[in-house]
Parts: sequence; structure tokens; C-alpha cells
Amino acid sequence: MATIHDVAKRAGVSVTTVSRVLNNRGYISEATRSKVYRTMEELDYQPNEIARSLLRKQSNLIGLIIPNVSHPFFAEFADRVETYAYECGFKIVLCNSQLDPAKERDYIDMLKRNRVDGIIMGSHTMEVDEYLKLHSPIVTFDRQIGGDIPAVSSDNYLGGELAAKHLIAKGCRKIAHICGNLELKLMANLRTEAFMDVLREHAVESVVIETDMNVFDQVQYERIMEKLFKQHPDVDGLFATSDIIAATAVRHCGAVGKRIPDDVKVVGYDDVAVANWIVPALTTVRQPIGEMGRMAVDLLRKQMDGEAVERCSVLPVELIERSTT
Amino acid sequence: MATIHDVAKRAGVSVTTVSRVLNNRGYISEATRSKVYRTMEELDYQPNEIARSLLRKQSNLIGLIIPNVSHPFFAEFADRVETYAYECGFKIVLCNSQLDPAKERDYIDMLKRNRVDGIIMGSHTMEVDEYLKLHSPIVTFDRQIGGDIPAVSSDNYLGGELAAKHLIAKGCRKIAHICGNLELKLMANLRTEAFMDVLREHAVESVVIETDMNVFDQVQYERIMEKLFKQHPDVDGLFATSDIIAATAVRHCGAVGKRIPDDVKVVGYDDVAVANWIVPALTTVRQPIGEMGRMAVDLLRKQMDGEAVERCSVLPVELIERSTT
DNA sequence: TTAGATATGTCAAACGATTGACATATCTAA
DNA sequence: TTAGATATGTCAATCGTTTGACATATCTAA
Repeated sequence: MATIHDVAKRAGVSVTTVSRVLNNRGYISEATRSKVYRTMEELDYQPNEIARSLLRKQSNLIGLIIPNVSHPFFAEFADRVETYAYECGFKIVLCNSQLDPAKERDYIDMLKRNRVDGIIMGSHTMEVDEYLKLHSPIVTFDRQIGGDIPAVSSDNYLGGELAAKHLIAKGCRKIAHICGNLELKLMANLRTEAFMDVLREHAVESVVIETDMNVFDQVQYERIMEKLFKQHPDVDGLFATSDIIAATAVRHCGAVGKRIPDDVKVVGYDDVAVANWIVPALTTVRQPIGEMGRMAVDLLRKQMDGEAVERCSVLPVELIERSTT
Repeated sequence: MATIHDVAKRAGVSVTTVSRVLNNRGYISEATRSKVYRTMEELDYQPNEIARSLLRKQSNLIGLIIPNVSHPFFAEFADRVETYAYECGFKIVLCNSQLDPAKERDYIDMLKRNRVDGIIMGSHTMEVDEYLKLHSPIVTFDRQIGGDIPAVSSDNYLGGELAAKHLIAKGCRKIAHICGNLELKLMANLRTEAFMDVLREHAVESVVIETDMNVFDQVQYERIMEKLFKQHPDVDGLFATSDIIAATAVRHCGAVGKRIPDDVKVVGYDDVAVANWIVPALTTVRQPIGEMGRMAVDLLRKQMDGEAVERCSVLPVELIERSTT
């Protein structure tokens, strides 16, 4: 692969001159500029970004750690993050932690060794104090860490509230809620808190079941549904903390002869694309996935530029009513 | 951030010695080794991979260009590629081309500038000759390029054949087929070819509609369905070239009162996770996504090691019968 | 006693680019 | 005529690491 020296020699100019046209600094005549460009074309020269990174001490790389890109929510998030980052001149290094704490740590070290300019952390199984040693720009996704690490999330409490109130308004008297692992200190837990608050307030009976929301394991979900409706056949409403889980519920109800929305009403969460193409289409709480991705990148950029950033950016959610309620 | 010099100074040894323990070469006493490791811990030293890459002329980076990670098929593919690549010591740079030729070219240049060790090309809107200038290791996904660029795909002809024969065996007499853009020279087109061959052979009537299979645009899909069933109300079978399209078809049939599988039988393609949790569950042709991902990485690795590789690796497909046929 | 293994050090070049300091030459306008 | 703008060149340092060549010192075993 051609180097700047090859270009210089072939164009009959000095390396400094080539560097000058490449970086647009100093005086360069039009003639020289075009000659250099032509030579680059001829040699198919591509400046070595590794060498540049070394000197500039910035790699233009952003690490994205998520549980799993094959989960629709994270897939859409990754898509938006990548697209926006690319517009800003950043490349995304994709890391699937599979919710394994060891892998998470491993990825963080790897990203540090590779001197990424920032990390978007969307997978949270590590202990909080492990984050604090990380001095590189970082933003967490849906988790508030002790230090002043900026977090982006959507209004989880409101989301839970909207879902619960909606189900109650639709006449549900016993509502099940399937949430993520409450021990991980995720902001998504606020959905559960809101749900409980609303149900208590309206004196509606509730059933809460914990699961791993971020890795989808259909068999596990199926088992949960089976157990749920066996133990509580009178459940007439369900609020699932992800559309994927809600979809499984819809499927299960169909299989055991419960009609939706007549017998059971279902509200999902996220509003990923699937929510709209299953039958019946899912009523759900929409998270602004695109804006969250953009916000995450922006928060990283601000940190790189030395700007102060808010510790917690909360984006709005919205209830999308479709056919399951 | 600490450098190897800082470690050396603090540990009271030379830089060469630190490098030796880091790379496990030459003679090192146990005492020195552990002293150096301890010092690294203390300083939270992480060797600068950028500097290493520059010297070694390898970045351990693999570029993955796909239309869109938010498409379930590519999401699952990306997941498998990343996981396997990571096991082999490679990092994945994610690129969503959005099927835009300009973006595709742009990404390729970017990856070259960043001196990735290889590229997995899963988005194909560029002209064939543009690939030939690419001398870095590359493997294409589902497209055979003129030169001898290795391709990985699954047995598309067989897939089309299985789907068509299955629908005919189930009694369909007029089968619609929704395929991708046939002008792009994708190997997926073989599905259509097989489909046509089988239908001709069995004298079954067919309707073929082209679309963009790799970017999912629900509105477009809906419109196609509407038009299809308006123009051909007697269609009693449908073979869609992706599960996502098949899911839309299932949804549409439900909406217009066509019963599945009684009135219309549907076969999808890919067997992504969604196929199994929509209702009714989708009969589909399973592509071995995991193996394809692994194969893509392996083919890249072989090229890096200077081994000769097969020009085309075709993995087996399988018909999974569920409830839509 | 001594050759070799073991352990560590010094030094310099290399990877591919950027950049500041400085030199030199030509051109332009006051 | 001449100061300044324009255009290009030379040179060397720098980013952080690896590596080969070579020196030196100690230890071990024949």
C-alpha cells in the first residue's frame, strides 16, 4: 500500500507538500494541489489513519457495548448510533457482551487498548465501582452510575405509568407485569416502580415476574407465560417490559385460547419494528430509540470537547395504542 | 495514560525488558516478570494497540458492511460474526450502508484508511469492477464477484426448490413469489430461478414481484400485498424471500380475511427468530446464519494467512415446517 | 575452568504520518 | 526598490511500541 513518501516521490514534491495538501494548511498552488491529488488517485493512496491516530492521540473510534445486537431493541439502537456517529466522523466498534460480566470487562480493556475516543455502555452487569476507573469519555445507556458518568435513558417512570393507567382505563382488574432483573440497578426498574404505584393507587391486583429482558430466550419466556397463566388464570392485563416479551405473551394467549384484547390486554415496551407487524399489532410504550442513539453520541462528543454534560438525559416516551388493548 | 516508558521507569527496568514480558520473548526471571506485571496493574497500563498496529502492519480490525443492522437477518448475522471474530482476536467495525452505493464506497475507503485486516461485504449495490481494486482480504456475502473474491452463501437454489415443492405438495395452484431486486447480481436470485423451474415443471401458475428485501420498509411491503391480492385474488400460496416480508403477508392476509394456511399458504426465508414467534408461526427455509458468519470470518483469516480459499462456500439450507402451510 | 544458558541493559531503527522552525525563491503591489 | 505574500523545500522531532544487534554479568554444569 502506497505511503505519503511514494506519493511525494511520484509527484515530484516533498512529503511536507503532500501533507500540506492533505491537511489543507500553508500555501499550496492549484497546480501542485491537483498534481498531488492526481498522483494519489493513480497510486490509490489512502492516508494511514493508524499513523494519524498515533500522532493525534485520537482514533475516531467509539466502542458500543450492548448485550446483543440480535435483540431488536439493541439492533435498532446500534443502527441509529452507527448512522449518526458516521455523520460525525466516528466509526463504531461493535461489542456483544451477552450480559457476561467477564466479557464486559474484557471489552472495556480491549477498547482502552485500542484507544477509542469514547464508549457507549449499554450492558450493565459489572459492579458500579469498576466504572469509576474508566477515565475515557463514556455514556451509559439506561443506568445511572455513582460518579458523574452521564446517562441517557427515556422517561421510564412515565412509561410504566402510561402503561398501567392505560390497562386500568381499559378495565383490567388483575394485571401481570414482566420486568427485567431488578437487582441490576437499571433505570428501567422505574417502569416497575411506576406500575406498582399506579396499581396500588387504583387498588388493582398485580403479579410481578422478573426475567432477563435484554437477551431473548424464547424458551424462558414461554415457560414464564405458562406458569403465569396457570397460577393466575384470572389475569386480564399484562404489561411486559419489552415488545419481544409482549409478542411471546400474545402468541401464548393465542395458543391457550385466550382472546386478545377481549380476555387479556397486552402492553409492550420499546416500539421496535416488530411491534407493528405482529397480529394483533401491539399497544406499546415507544422509546425514542433514534434520539437516544443521537444523544449518546452527542454526549460523548461534548465530553471529548471538554464541555460539561448533564448527568442524566431523559427523553420522552409515548403510548402507542394498537390492537392488543 | 501510562506508556511503556512509565512502566519501565516505575518498575526500575528498561523498556526492552517490559516489552519482553509483554510479548513473552527472550529470557525473563520470574521476579522481574511479576514486578512488571504488578507495576502495570498499579498504573492501569494498557498497551497502545494503535502503536502496535502501526508497527505490525495489522490492526486486528474487520469491517462489516451490511445494508442495515436493524434488519433481523443482518442483526443475527452481525451478532454471530462479532462473537466469532472476537474469539479469534478481531474487532468488528460496523457499517450500515443503507443500500446506498455512495455510502458503500465511502465505507470501503474508510476501512482501507483504517487498515482493517479484512472486509465482510454484505451489501451489494456497487458495480462489480469496483471490487476488483480492493486488494485487502475480502469476502462477499451472497454475491459472486467476477475476480476470485471468495463468497459465502447458502444453497439458494435448493432453498427456492424446497419452498416451491413444499407449497405445491400442499396443494397450491397459483403461487406468488416476492423476491429481491433481480438486477443486483445476488446469489439469492437463485431462489427465484429454482422457484420458476419447479413451477414450470409442475405447470403451476406463478406471479413474481421484485422488491428491496434487505431494507425493510413496511409501507412498501404492505402496498405490494394489497396490489398482489387485488390483482390476483386466486393466489393460494406465497413464497417470500425473507421472513420479514412473509410476516407482513401473514398480517395482511389476516386483515383482509384470508385464512392461513387454509386460503393462502406462506413460506418465508431465513428463519430469523421472529419467524417462530409470530402467529401463526412461519414455515420457512432456514439459512445457517451462525455458520455463515463463522465461515466469513474463517475465509478472511485464511486469506490473511496466505492460504488459498474456495471461491464460493455454499452452506446447506433446510425447510422448517410450522403453521403457515 | 569454562562454555553455554540465563537475565538484563543500551542503542537505534522502524512503522506512517504531522508539524514547527527555518531557508529559499518567485511574484505582487505600494 | 522592496516588504510582504505566496510557494515549496529541508530537517528533525514526535506519537508508543517492537526488535535486532550487541554488551555485560551472573549462574550452572560438564
